[in-house]
Amino acid sequence: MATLTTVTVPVPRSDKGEATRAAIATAAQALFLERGYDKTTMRAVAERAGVSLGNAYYYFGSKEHLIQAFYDRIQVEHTAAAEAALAHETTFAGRLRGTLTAWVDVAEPYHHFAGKFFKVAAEPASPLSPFSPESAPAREASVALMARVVDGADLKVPATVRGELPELLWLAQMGVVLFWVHDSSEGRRRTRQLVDRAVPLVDRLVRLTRLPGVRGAADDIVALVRSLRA
Amino acid sequence: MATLTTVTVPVPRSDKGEATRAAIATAAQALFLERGYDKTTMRAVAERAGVSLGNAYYYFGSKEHLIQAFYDRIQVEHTAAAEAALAHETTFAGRLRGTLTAWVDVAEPYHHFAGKFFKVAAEPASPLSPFSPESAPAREASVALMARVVDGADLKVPATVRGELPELLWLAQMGVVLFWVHDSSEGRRRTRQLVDRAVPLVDRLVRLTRLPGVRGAADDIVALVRSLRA
DNA sequence: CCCCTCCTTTGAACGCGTTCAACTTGGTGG
DNA sequence: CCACCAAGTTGAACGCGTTCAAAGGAGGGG
Repeated sequence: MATLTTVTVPVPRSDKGEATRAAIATAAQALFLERGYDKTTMRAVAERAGVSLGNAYYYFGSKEHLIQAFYDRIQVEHTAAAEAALAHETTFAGRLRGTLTAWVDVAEPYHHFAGKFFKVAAEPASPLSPFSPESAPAREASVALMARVVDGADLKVPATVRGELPELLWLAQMGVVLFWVHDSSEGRRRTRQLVDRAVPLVDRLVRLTRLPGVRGAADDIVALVRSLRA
Repeated sequence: MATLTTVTVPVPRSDKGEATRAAIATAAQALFLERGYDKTTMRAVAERAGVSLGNAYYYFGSKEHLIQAFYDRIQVEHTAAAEAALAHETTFAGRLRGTLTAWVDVAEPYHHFAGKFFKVAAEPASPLSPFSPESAPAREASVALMARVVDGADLKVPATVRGELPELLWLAQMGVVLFWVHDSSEGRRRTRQLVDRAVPLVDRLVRLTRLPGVRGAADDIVALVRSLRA
């Protein structure tokens, strides 16, 4: 259940195992896309992968574990798509907007079962929680991407703020994801609108931190975030 | 599944039905508290309530629906507990802190299965989502509570900001809940710390909106929030 | 060539959420 | 008093996630 012990990772120990594992993951992703999460049964996944039901469980501890692959996949695709935007954007707002929009683009094919995604990810004990140790690699990659957004930009802000900015922007991105999950407009029109409208605002807020009166508050926010990370 | 049609509400149509429904809800809450959500079976709930399995489903569309009762319960208890704090707090910070701390107090007994709560609530299609129409009453009650926090306080801010403040504070409370769900410290020490540290900050930020340079940004935030509500 | 060990694979079996067709009950109009 | 109808109630049956004891291989010592 919700034990705190390290999860037994059913990682393959040989080439043969690796192939089987990959076959199962591939079958799962295909079926999830075709029918959605609920209508995809473990039996169907096993059958398409050409293995027995029990064997699927040898490699993936649960049906939910099959979702992790999407996580990683989106993360990788997002980084690639964002790079394209970052290559020709020099302003902070432009870079942030490009990066967030890239995410919306990349994630679109998965939106129809993103709710299930999210549901699973929301459970604190789940390895799929964005805050979990298991998600650390993907999370750090996302934070690193936000660091690139900041680094290549024309941004003049206090060092304290700048240091925490990537992580704060990642949090903002989680907010966008939250909105996106609930967004049923075609092509995620409303999420794109949110990004378009929120980015200039974030840009403005970040720059405001140079104001004497605001800077103190900003430093407090940074201190608070730091204290929470522990 | 995720239809957009109105959910058939299995509300009791007679006194007899009402009693049965209440018995089931009571049994479920007791069992959830005793054993947690996962280990409580629908069969056990039905048995304790003295009804058949199928009958439980006549009143509650799914096991998850049994959770809604907790939602309402916490909301009611929270309002009562917050009133106590609001009765003798006159500053905005004091009132906000008292209200948020009251929530942490009230919710504590349910923390050990709050993850399941949250998991269910996170799914957009779920009636338990805090953004769903079904949750509107509880949500509105919470926003109203925040309105009371603001109204009784010594707060001088632009009218635009003040108008949206209750809803924004409710959102902030959702943030606290998110943190709380992930908080495994004893007595939710860390969540309390978060409240204690974040409240003065919020207080300060809200008051900053009177600064000429900040006010414009604040108005934009308000406009953004308004545009998203649609 | 055999046996031992460890990884891998199997499918039957289990538990639980959920559905449903049939049955009971209680009240109402004739 | 009866027939009728809707509300309420029942438990068997179904589907699916998950578990597990047992069986297959594959390599390596003896």
